[in-house]
Amino acid sequence: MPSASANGPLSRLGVLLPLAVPGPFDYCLAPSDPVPAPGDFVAVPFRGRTEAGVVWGPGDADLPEAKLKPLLGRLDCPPLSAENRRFIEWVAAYTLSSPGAVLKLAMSEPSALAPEAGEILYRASGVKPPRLTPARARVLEAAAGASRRLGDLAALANVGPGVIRGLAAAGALAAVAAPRAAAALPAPDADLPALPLSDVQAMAAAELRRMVAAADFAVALLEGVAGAGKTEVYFEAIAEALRRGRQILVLLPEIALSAQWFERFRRRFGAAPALWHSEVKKAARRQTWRAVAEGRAKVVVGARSALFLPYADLGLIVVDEEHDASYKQEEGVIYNARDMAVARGSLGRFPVVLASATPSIESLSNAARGRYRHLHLPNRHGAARLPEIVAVDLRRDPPPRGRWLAPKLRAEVAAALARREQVLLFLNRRGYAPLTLCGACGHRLQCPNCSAWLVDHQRLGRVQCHHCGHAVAKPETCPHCGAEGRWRACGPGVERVAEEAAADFPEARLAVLTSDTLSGPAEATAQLRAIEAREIDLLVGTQLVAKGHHFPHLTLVGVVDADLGLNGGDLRAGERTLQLLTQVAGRAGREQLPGRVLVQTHMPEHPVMRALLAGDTAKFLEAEIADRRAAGMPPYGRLVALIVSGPDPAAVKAAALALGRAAPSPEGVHVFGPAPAPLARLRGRYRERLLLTARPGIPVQALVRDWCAAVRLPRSVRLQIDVDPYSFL
DNA sequence: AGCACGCCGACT
DNA sequence: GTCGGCGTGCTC
Repeated sequence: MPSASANGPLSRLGVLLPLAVPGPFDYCLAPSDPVPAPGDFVAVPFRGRTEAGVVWGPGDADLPEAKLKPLLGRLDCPPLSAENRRFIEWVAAYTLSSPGAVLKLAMSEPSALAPEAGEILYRASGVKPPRLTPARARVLEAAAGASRRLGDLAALANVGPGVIRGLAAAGALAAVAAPRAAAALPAPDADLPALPLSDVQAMAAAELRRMVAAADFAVALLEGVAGAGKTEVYFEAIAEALRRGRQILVLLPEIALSAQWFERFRRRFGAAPALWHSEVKKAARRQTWRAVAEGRAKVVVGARSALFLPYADLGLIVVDEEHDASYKQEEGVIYNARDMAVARGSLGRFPVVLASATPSIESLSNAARGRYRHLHLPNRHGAARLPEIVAVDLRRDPPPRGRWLAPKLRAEVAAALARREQVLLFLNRRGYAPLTLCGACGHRLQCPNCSAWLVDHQRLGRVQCHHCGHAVAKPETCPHCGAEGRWRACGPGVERVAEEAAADFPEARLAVLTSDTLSGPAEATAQLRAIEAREIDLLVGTQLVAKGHHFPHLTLVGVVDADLGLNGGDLRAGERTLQLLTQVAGRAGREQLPGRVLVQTHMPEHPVMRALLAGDTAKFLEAEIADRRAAGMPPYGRLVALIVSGPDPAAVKAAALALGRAAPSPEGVHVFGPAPAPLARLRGRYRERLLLTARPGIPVQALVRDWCAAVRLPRSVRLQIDVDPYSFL
């Protein structure tokens, strides 16, 4: 064992704190102190307070000894492994953020750093209470044999907590402090019978099992249309990793709404996985964090933040719906969880499975270049066939003024409802109307903090901003001209489409499914159950309904406005619109009945619409890939976006211009901008954007780091760096 | 990231 | 004469 000597290298340690500061801070050790090892969680004094951090390295020898404060001690918590620490360093370097900011993602539940507090157990002491009521007698009987928790005892004796406290105060119950028993986690069983797999599924599953067995880094792109059975295939990879005793992480988008996924998991493995997302409560977070660190939690299912849990022995990551934009974290440390998952697999030498019905161009390109294995499930499993997709040309067959369903769509909805089949009307726009203006003076309801309109949410009786959350009661009178009751709704949202559908089909049982109508996971599950149980005939929803839900009786999907995502200068607008519409179309006809999709569009000749209607995504993607290659856009070039923001527009503009003047210009690198960001004002901050493009192979991180270091920005201005931005311009 | 220090306008 | 605005700098 090394011992700390007064002048030896171990008398000083670098401790990384979960803060956005450049690097670790040094602390000294008293000669008698035990020497913590790298990765140990420790308590240190920092700015007059005690903070938790992680021993990161030997410390910086240049810093004078006199400045160092003594490390307070090791925390009772499994250390952060070298693999996890390397991942944190890697993500920080890649995203151009500080390691401390990334460590903060890993230390997201500070209460987990100490073991759970003990609990009080009660046992009958043998002392007779002064008055023995029937309730007291029941309690004493229940507490005669064993020590029990207050809640358990109360339930067992069918009394309130007061009775037990009273007995304890009277001395009839002895209170004993006991360490809380670690909640036994139900272990998923890899060897329960799996659903029968088709030949194609079985081959793909065998390949994934081989990759897991090889226990080395490899990426598989598992592609298959909605209903082709991707989940069952990657379940076999999970089973293989379980048999080998490794931990498994499954990333899902919209995790709070994935009840059907959990049901399938429980059927296959006989136990629930550990859950990790923003809505998981504190106590469960603490338990899961520790169970993951101790290696007891074998399967973790979570949102992107689950990537930073302190896994003891991670052996497989599955990224389901890998193309999904919600994997992109847009604030703080800006990262794409799918890409970081691949990096995590590379560092940990284990396989990563990317699954999607509509893979991203990046992943397809990696597969085409032989970097990823491409596993294809071409058909729907069982009897289900792919739906027929038909365009409704809104130029020739428009709905009546002020309405949104074209006559043709309305007729088909009526026919499907008459056949007692389920119908989905899809519109990716929340609320009643995206814009509300005064019929007297033309004043538009605008967000005070953002350059965005306030969206009318009639069901909530208020207008709200979808960017900052600002919400106010809808005013009676126009704040500009005082006219009363003259508001005019412009354009449709799901609420407005639902209103029209309710008027057109009064006998249909209608439900609106958006993030606004669902209060939480429990209600989401209930709604999905009601749809499955055919208690709903007509469903109106946003993209929420597109993600992975299986509606067995749904045969007709009407896309109210297919053109919605195609405007704006987004690099991925076409790709993303096609992915979304393909996913929505995939909701139709997943069992015996054939599905049909009507797509309302003003531009049926647009390449995205043609690809969707012909069911030929591949050709569209080939053309898109060729365009990207020609333009040097990702994945044939690198992008880094710089967003300068602050409350004073002049200061922001000046800072952005200063950055623009200092822009690097080596061969193969271009900097565009500054220009006002797509949301020129957000949460009260003005935003300017610069975009760097670089040929592949150019080390953009070093370039951007040097660039930003050369420009001194005033404190009121913030600079965010988005490596591999999703939206362009 | 926080949090204190520090230097210029409206209040008792 | 103070209270407080947020610009600047440091935290081992």
